[in-house]
Amino acid sequence: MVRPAKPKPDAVTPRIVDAQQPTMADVASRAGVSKMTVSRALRNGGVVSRETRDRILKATEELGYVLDQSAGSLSSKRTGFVAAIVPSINNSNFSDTARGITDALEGTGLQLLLGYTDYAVEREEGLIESMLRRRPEGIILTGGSHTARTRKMLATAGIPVIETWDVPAKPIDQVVGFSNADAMAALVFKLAEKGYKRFGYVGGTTDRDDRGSQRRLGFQRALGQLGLPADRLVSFGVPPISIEQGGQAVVSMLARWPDTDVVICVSDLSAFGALMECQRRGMRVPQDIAIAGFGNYEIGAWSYPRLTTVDVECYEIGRRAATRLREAIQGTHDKSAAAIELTRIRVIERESA
Amino acid sequence: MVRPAKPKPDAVTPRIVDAQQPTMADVASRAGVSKMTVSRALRNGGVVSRETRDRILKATEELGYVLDQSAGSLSSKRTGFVAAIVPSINNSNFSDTARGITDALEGTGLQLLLGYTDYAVEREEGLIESMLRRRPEGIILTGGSHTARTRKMLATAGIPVIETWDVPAKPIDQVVGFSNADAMAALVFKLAEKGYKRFGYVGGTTDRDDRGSQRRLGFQRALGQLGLPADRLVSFGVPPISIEQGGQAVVSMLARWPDTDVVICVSDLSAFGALMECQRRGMRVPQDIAIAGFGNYEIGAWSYPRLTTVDVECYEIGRRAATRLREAIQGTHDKSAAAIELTRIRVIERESA
DNA sequence: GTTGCTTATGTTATCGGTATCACCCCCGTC
DNA sequence: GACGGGGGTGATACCGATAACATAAGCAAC
Repeated sequence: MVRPAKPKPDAVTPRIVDAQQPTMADVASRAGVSKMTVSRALRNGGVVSRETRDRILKATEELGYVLDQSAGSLSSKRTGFVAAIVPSINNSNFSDTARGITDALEGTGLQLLLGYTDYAVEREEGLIESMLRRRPEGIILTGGSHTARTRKMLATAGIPVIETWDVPAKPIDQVVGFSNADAMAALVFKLAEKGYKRFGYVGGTTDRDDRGSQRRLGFQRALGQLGLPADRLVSFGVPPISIEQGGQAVVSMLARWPDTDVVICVSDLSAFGALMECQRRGMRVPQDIAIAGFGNYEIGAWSYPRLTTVDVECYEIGRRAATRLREAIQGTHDKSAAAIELTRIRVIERESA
Repeated sequence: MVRPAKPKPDAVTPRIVDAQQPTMADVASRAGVSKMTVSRALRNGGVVSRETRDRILKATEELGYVLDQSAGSLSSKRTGFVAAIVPSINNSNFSDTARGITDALEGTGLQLLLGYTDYAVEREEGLIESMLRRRPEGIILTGGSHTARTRKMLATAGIPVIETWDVPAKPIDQVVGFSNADAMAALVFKLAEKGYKRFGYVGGTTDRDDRGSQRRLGFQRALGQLGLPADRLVSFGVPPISIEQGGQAVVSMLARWPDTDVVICVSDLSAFGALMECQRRGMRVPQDIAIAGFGNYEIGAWSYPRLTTVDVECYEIGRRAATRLREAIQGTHDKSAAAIELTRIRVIERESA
């Protein structure tokens, strides 16, 4: 426990006797002004004379006073919080989005409350409720699947909502995302163009991860359009499907369908696992088997061989979502602008496929 | 902007006329009780009769009411916030720590305020100040370098502080960490044991990353003790030193000291970059050059060859730090326990070195 | 001098909960 | 029947800031 610089020297009982933290009133009396003047001096925009402000800042510094925003927001009805919920914080795609959000919020006085569901949709509702208790001024969600109660809570909260990383059929409010199915289909078309015929797909079980199942759908749809079979599907447990599962999956794939010529993975992480596992087994990529991923993770840009993938501008998604949210909160939001903003997807051809 | 289910139909002006969010008083009048009884019913531990509670919960549900914790914490003087600051959220070592913190906080009613400095020590002070405005009940920091003003603010706040990922010479309060120098030295000793003699080191410039410079120090110290030269040092810009820099660095290293037989990198990310770059250039690892990393990232456990590294239990650091913090906050903290908790470090030998 | 405006500051009420204490009722016990 | 105690509920006073309005001083214009 940290103590103030000068703890009571004669504390007899072992009980902790914390000195009270200074409040605005303490600063006010020390500077010889009223609380209100202190409040004005400590926020930018308040009119306070030069000398008074200096005196107040000096007192603030001496007391080590830090504004209490919980108290302030009660009265001003502005908490300065923005909530964001992502599936995972350990997945660099989503942490890039989180970084984009934070960066866009920088300097706006808005602070991020970040939560993650670990791909458990049922956790979203509880997470949102606990965040709404903090009265955020806006909220950014990943995906468009929400429980009825979640939708009701968000409606009651009356705050702007941005759904990201997807294009929900029934958006709550604004959207910044892309079609995972289309993005995956674009990858399939590109690979078909290069001559691949026997496509395999590696992903997680579909019920927990919307984006994953959309990608699988896009895979199947594209192959259907090309008149190619889309039955080589390997499912590997619940998300997150990471490096290790990718390795295991490609082994199953090749055991069952040895003549597969290209394996597409739900993300670069599993693609990387597949790539390394193939090398470990003495197979050459892409000569013996081609591999492609999704998401343009840093790992795939520097692996050997480098991974063919789809870039989905994770950072941009976060930055734009937060920018839109900020505009909606500040009321500078252009109402005529489309409520749905599509982000760019781009197939990146590299050596692995 | 989300609207309540039934917006005013006759809103003439285009101005947004948000219906007021329900408050506890609304719930109270709907349930025919006082605010106080609602407050008791909505928090666990309050004594309320079965029927009254049911009536209140029903009213809460119907109104879509969500407790306002900002208001509550003002009166109860417990915000339920815990702050944590890490260098980067995109580095899986630190996001593992963040996950450990969140997991340990789960079910305690404590909510995490997460911030990151991007390895800019000067950002820590500002970040801490903005977090202290939310009156967290405790705070977790990475490392032990803090400005004088930061130390003063923390002392004034009077909250428990846990420094992690390091063992500071002058701890503020409690510590959950390890010696980065010792951990790196252990790796060097292990590699020397295996017969390596000409060691190279790849890291970032030292002034922004305490842990990085400690590792370099440990590298130099260990080689000194072994009577081996420790002059093959390649610095590559400001942290974060990631995959790409690792590749560039190993090239510089080999250009300058072609007979280097093992390269140790400040983290597994740069080690991975080095590994892939070597392969790209047709060098075999570890036959032509051995490579080792630090941090036991997932990437190194599945690369081909797999990376020799040092495991530092990132998740555990977070979990234990948060557990200690919780105990200190709840007062169940065992005062006789050491204020410094060392976490385990473990050299993991794999194929790359 | 009076009016009117601007700048600087203070006063008061209030934000939405919770702490605290008071109160009532019902029951068992002596 | 008086008393004590516990369960259940309400009234009131805050918590620490800010909104909104009031006020005072200073100055320019007439």
